[in-house]
Amino acid sequence: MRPIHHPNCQDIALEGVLYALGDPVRLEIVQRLASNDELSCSDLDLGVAKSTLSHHFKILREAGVLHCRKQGTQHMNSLRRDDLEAAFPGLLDSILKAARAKVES
Amino acid sequence: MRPIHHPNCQDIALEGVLYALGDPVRLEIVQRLASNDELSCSDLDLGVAKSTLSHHFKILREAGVLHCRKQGTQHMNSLRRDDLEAAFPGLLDSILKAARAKVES
DNA sequence: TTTGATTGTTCGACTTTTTCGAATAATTGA
DNA sequence: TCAATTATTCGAAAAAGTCGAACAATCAAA
Repeated sequence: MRPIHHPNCQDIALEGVLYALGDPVRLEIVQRLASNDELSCSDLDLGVAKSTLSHHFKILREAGVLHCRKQGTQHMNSLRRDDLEAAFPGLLDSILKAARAKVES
Repeated sequence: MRPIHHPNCQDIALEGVLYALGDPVRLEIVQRLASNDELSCSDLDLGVAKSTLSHHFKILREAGVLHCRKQGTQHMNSLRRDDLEAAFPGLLDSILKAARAKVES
């Protein structure tokens, strides 16, 4: 079992974050995490294979968007709100706000 | 010669915008347009083939990020600041701010 | 402790997207 | 009309994404 890699705060790259969020499945994951402190892969049914979902979580994790913590057989994921806010003030909020606005319209 | 397609304001999708900006070449284009009212493809030397650059401009255009206007043999591109602001208030600013912050660090 | 159930990751094949150089098209000026 | 400039389109090669099957890790019950 290898340790899960997370980039340091100062290694979070804007391009990586935007790339990670520029996918409908990953954007949906982030939106759900915005209103749920922690979620495991199995909490989500987004219409993709579980291997694909695993891949999406990896992209988000390596971009620095979310943190993953093992708990038993589950992997609990949470948004790295504070780290993202420190790296790019206001960015996550404006994206989440935009995502919410889109749903309401 | 076919007309250049631009999405309407209300058809600008968040996913499309984030996808468009989640590429280093395209993010660089947007950053340069942020400080130059108009740029043609030939104004940029980003280390990619011109056919690739053309492709990147198409992605940005179809996402609603920029507007393209033909002037002679040139295609003048500009940021759709107002339309983006109307669709997703604060989003572009926070991204441009984040991009600037990254350069300064 | 062994077995089975649960949760995710890894692997290999297939599909889609991206990139490039060459060819083509559109426009201007000589 | 011809040549120069600018950008798009096309076809092939490379890269990335997706899927199902196999594998690994953990826990709980027998």
